[in-house]
Amino acid sequence: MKYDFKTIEPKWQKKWEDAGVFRAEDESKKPKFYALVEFPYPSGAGMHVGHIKAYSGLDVVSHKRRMQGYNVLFPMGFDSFGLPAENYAIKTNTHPHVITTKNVDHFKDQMKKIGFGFDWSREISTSLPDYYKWTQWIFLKMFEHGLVFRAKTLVNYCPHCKVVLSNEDSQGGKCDVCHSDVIQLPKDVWYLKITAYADKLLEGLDEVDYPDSIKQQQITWIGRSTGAFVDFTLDGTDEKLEIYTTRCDTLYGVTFMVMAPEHPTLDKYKDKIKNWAEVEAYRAECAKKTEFERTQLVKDKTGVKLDGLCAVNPVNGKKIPIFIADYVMMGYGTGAIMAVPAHDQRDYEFAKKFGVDIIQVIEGGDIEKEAYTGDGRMINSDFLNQYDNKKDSIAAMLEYLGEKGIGKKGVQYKMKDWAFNRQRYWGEPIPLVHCPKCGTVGVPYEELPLVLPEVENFEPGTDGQSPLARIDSFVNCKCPKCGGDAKRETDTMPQWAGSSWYFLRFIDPHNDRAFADPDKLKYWMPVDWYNGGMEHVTRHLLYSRFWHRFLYDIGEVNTKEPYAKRSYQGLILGPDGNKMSKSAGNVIDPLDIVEKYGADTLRTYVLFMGDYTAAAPWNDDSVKGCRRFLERVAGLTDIMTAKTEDGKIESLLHKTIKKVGDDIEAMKYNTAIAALMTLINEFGKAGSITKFDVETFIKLLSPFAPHLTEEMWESLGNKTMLAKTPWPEYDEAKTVDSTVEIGVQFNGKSRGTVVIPADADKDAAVAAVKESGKFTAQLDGKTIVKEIYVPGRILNLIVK
RNA sequence: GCCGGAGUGGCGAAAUUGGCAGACGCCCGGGACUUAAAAUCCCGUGGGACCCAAAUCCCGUACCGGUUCGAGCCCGGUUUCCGGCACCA
Repeated sequence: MKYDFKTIEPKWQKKWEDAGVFRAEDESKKPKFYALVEFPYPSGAGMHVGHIKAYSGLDVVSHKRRMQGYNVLFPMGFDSFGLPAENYAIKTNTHPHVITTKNVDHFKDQMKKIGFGFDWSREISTSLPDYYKWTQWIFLKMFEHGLVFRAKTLVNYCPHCKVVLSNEDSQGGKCDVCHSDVIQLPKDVWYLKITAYADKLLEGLDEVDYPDSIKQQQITWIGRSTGAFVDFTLDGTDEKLEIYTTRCDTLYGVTFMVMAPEHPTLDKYKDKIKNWAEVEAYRAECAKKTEFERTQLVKDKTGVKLDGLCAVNPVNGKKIPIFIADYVMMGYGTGAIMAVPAHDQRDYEFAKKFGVDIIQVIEGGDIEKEAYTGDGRMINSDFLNQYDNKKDSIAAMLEYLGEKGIGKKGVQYKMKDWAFNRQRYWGEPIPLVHCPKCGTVGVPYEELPLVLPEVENFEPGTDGQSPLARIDSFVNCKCPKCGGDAKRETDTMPQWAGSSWYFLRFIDPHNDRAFADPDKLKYWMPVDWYNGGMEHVTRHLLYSRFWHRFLYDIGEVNTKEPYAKRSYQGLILGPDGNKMSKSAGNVIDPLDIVEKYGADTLRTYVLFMGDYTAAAPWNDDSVKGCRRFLERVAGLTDIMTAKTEDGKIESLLHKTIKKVGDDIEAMKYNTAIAALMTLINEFGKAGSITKFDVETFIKLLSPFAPHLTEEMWESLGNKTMLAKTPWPEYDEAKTVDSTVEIGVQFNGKSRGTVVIPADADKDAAVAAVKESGKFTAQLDGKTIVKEIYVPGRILNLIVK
């Protein structure tokens, strides 16, 4: 058969669509399989080869499962709200909706040309009102359940994008969108209380099948620690200064306290603090520092000792000095610490610099050189005389603190609440109303969706206001509660909102009475397999697990966790081995490859490149190699005969069925394709092969190269589409050879091979080696003192 | 610094988890076909020792050491690279 991919590919894409082969059935007796890939943000640049790799992986699994009789849901949609479209809109003065629609069409066209088996009848787009109606609905439910709150706090603010960013969006002190330095600004912010779900998000990890690296990243990000809150007193006042510590067993070693420069309690006692001017100067200095300076240049500790104010250690009544220093953060714990220089390296460095006492209270290490942060017996206090020596000292101290009423057990998380508003246009309007009488009131559910109004100017206001604030008809409204004059919230939701629940909407995308029908949810959830990029593992994965768990808690969904299994794909690097980027000029356009070699080649190549989870550079020559492979496949029909072959091909065929099936499930696509290449090489050597051989081969290859294989399948006279044909089964007995070639070793060194019956015992194997005549050099004049035989693998003879 | 992962030919990589290291593909070399080139097909291809070949032997999975009949895989140490977190009390 001639391999004319330019005709074949569009032909089958149309046939699949017309026949609805990839459409999932809602009412089905078949076992379900919900495969999910991260829906893209429809950027103007179109699809990236990275998308192709991410989608091809589960497309292959979906094809196979479909052939195995599963009812497969493999949907696709678009995460279409977001900054790039808005920035482009500002530049070109085009409505983001227009741009987005254009980009979505472009993406869809590209995806169809690659032949992905998506169920397009379920397409969604997060920026359409019938979708974001439900994003707003879920938000209102959270508001109702007290998970939405407003607070004036120091926030991460990007001066370039003019928006407040969540912690997750400003990792490393850089804006996730434009990479400029993020600054800290006091602002009114809407928060989603994700911290209330910290423990549930941690526990949920136990019941899902995620790679350890992903679980570990989530655990690190949540950053749970257990410790104690302890009250210190400000000397000469009734003021309790609460601190958080994970090492309350070191309380006797406290020689000073440190407060974050922004700590509000300071202002209460500015009359007592004689060097207040110095404090204010230090505060100003810290506020100027960028995140980078505060976290990266950590070698040198700075701080100011408060003059006129000191604290009292509650366990021994000692008076200790108080410092303010920026190594203590306002955003973690209580913003104040007890400093134990003998047992904390940061406190140690600070104490050395400022000449504070260092008192060792835990045995171990050498505190002349550095802090000892390990565990150990308590020393230099009579604490343990009062308490059971056998008891863990932290537990003993906690008990003591409780009895005295000066402290209690506590838990802290590094994860912060989710800053949920953006002063931007192209996002879901936050459905809240500010009423002077009733306070903040939710928009009534029946008024959803709260539609994003048309504006003429998308530029954010210079005062940090959303463009929506300039539209009086939107802003001015009646309070849903009292009917009086009120004003709408004008901020919009962040990029991550729409993607936090999209997998639920795919289940029932056109429902206008609920985000999805409960029975359908019950049938399809959870997502059986979710694949995506490693870059979404802390943000999107955590956010969507949080939303889903909330919906579970209020009885809207039936599973605690949204994704039963998560996997990830490795990056495709440019041909030069660097990350692909426009500026480096090493970007590969997938559609160029489709044009030149065909979609089947592209799909096969991205999966054959190497380990699916590892980063690998693009190589044009290797693409040609995959193309050559498919050419040879197309030629298979020419060497086909009616004759039945000897057992050799049959055995290899069954082994290959097993291997390809197993490898696809393990995402070892590269070795699955390699096995098919080996098989076709053997076909070539055999000279003649049967129709059955070819048909089996075609079925195995079809998930990777669906167009070519459908065409061949049809040309072989089959009336049913290949995509609807059962996946081949293998006969275990036929995967086992009657004879095997085993390695022969002498004293552990390989010296050759010998062919023996597969069921040969040790004596038979040794006899075969002796009789082969190949090992006389090793055997003559020697005695065998030991024989190690691993059937089917190796015979190791120890000779003297 | 802490957590996770990796280091195998000229290149991308395999190795059924302790059993013949380098499957499969690329590159490269040789040959066939062709007026020629491209395409295609066949053969070879980790390094080294002997003039060629066969045969044989030696070396070889980042480095040093260990366990074992046997180590790419297990253990101890070193080192480099990638990803994540990072003054988190």
